[in-house]
Amino acid sequence: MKHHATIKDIARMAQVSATAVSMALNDRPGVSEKTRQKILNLAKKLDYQPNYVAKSLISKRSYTIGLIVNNIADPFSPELALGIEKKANELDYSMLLCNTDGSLEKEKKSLDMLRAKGVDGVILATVTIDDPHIKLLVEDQFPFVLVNRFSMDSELENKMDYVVLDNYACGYEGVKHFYRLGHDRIALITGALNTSTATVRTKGAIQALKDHGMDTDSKLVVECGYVREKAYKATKLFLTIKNRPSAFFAQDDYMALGVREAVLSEDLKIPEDIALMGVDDIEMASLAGVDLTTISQKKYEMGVMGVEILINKIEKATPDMVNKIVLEPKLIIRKSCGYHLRGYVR
Amino acid sequence: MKHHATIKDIARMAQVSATAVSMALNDRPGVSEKTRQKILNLAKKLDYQPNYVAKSLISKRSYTIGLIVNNIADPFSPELALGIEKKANELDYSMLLCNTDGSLEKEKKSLDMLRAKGVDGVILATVTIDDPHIKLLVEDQFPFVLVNRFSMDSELENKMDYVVLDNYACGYEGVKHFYRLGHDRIALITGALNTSTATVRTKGAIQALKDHGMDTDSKLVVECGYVREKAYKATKLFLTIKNRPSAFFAQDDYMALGVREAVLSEDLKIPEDIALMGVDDIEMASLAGVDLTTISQKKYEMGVMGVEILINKIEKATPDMVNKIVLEPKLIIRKSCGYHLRGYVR
DNA sequence: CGTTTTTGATTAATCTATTTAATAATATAT
DNA sequence: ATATATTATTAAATAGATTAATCAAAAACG
Repeated sequence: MKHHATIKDIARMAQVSATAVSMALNDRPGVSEKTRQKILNLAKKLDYQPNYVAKSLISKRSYTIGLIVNNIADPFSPELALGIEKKANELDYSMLLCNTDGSLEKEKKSLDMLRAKGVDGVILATVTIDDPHIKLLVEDQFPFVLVNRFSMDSELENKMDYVVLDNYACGYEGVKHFYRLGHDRIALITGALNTSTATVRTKGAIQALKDHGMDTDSKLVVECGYVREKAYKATKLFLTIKNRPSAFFAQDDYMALGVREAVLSEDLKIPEDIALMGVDDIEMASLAGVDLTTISQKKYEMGVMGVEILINKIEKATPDMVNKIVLEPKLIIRKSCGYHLRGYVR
Repeated sequence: MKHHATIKDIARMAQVSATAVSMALNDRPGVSEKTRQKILNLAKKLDYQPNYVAKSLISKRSYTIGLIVNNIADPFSPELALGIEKKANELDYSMLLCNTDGSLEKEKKSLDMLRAKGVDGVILATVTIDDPHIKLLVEDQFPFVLVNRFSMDSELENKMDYVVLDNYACGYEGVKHFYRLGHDRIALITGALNTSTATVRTKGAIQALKDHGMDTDSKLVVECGYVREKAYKATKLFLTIKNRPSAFFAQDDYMALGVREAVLSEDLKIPEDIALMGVDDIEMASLAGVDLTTISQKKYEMGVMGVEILINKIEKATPDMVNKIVLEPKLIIRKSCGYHLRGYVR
């Protein structure tokens, strides 16, 4: 492989020292205009590209951040990653991507690798409520930002930065929508309860059930771990019980699609027979024929904000300041809950 | 930020030279068992992590590759990126991700940045038929692999490695499927004709039209640049002409969804009134109610193979050998072409 | 026992770029 | 003209690791 010219090459050709070249290229004083021009011209002619590796070694800055997601091919991560990469790029950073498959061990390996490779900070979209790795990052004062999920370790409460959806409101408003449409028995298809998203959404949903005097039968709550197939199976079961729920509130659209599939497979109609709501507003939700009512998350913006906070932490080095951004959920009413048929009845 | 222990820290504590530490940690001869153990224990105690930046500087290897895609949030890239990241990770590499938004300028900037940051090679999923940057990579003998698309610059014919779908067969077989279902007028909704995928798919499709004595009216071919909205508009237009096509062959599923939307908006039924086929087999295609017949691409595998070729090039350093992998397309018959209604009629 | 070989460990050089301190060369002031 | 200040330039140290060259001590050999 052909290598690019180094500072030494230029120095030799310009008959000056490497120091002079470095100073000229970095627009610093201490070089005469004449030699500066000579150096700049040579640099251009040789298409000189500074070696970031060497730069990083000295400055301890790589202008690279890490992003850790469960799976870049899930319906949530791509948009998040896009927001992150674009904003990072705008701020002259690049992004290393790691998939963990939800494995804590891989999360650790990714973190170690990213730090060994000298990233300036990481964005984590994978943390569980009792994630043991956050503490290590805090202890080392390594810059990080959590997105989508946060740690529920109370010890870390004021030591982590994050950007998340207002999941409590999300759960609450979802149930309320069903309530106003006249439903009383709502099945809650929850995500993995070791995540803050599912935990908080469930809390909000149950509070809404209570506040509106609805059925809080714990048999109506099933953890499906954000797995579509589990939601499918759980729904199949639900549909066989005698006093079956009339509405399903899935904590992500993916599980909602599993519910949908199960409902359709029983020759039931959405929303006529079963009302269905998801969370996320993934692209499939808006597809004609699916028309899933859902609670939208600004995934792209979440990424953008995460990067802004992270890079601010890196560059301003204010480890004391903690940023917590909670984004408002937005109910996207389509057809799967039947609002277009009867409107609100109470 | 707290910094990790360096080789020097260990050397000082173990009262040996840095060289001894380096050799012990790298399992190389020249250190007595006693000192080796002393060093290894200290390394473990201090949670020593080798500094990859320093390693890269000397070895000129970063164990990092770059992936350049148009948009990580499009329906194609996530699975590709997943395959790449996972395989790379398995081979102890990590992946820097860049989005170009289809801009040639951003492609150049990404390439420059990646090389300045010392990646060992790049995978490009963005090249156009006359992409000017491939030539530069070839000249510099910088390791790269193209996936999905290749350059059609004949000068580079035998100088680039790639993994692509057999797009000719894809176009050909798609048309043939329509033919056997009895269609004679097929609208071709093509992707961006500055890409090899669209160019070759169109060639294959037109050849199939000729071979089966079907209508090759050039008015039936519309470039929609892989843009859903364009496919929507083109379809709207098609549906107004007197002798309208009975089948639409969109060169990706995304455009097929645009076609679908347009067809449904005219109160026409798929497949009863209009037959529809896409390419890619994205997740939405399999959704109940969509049931899009499509030609599948193994996106994940494409990524895996791309990485294998790339890393082989990097590590074996055989710039003379060129790998070209052409994957077989696979027709996924669902309901949107009506096969389930009448089967093949010829 | 003296010489050669092997082993274990160290010093020095290297990778590329930056930074500090030292030196050389001017220019200005007295 | 001498002293001082200013500017230009470079040598050396540094970042964290690897590799080559070197050296001393121990082991092996005739």
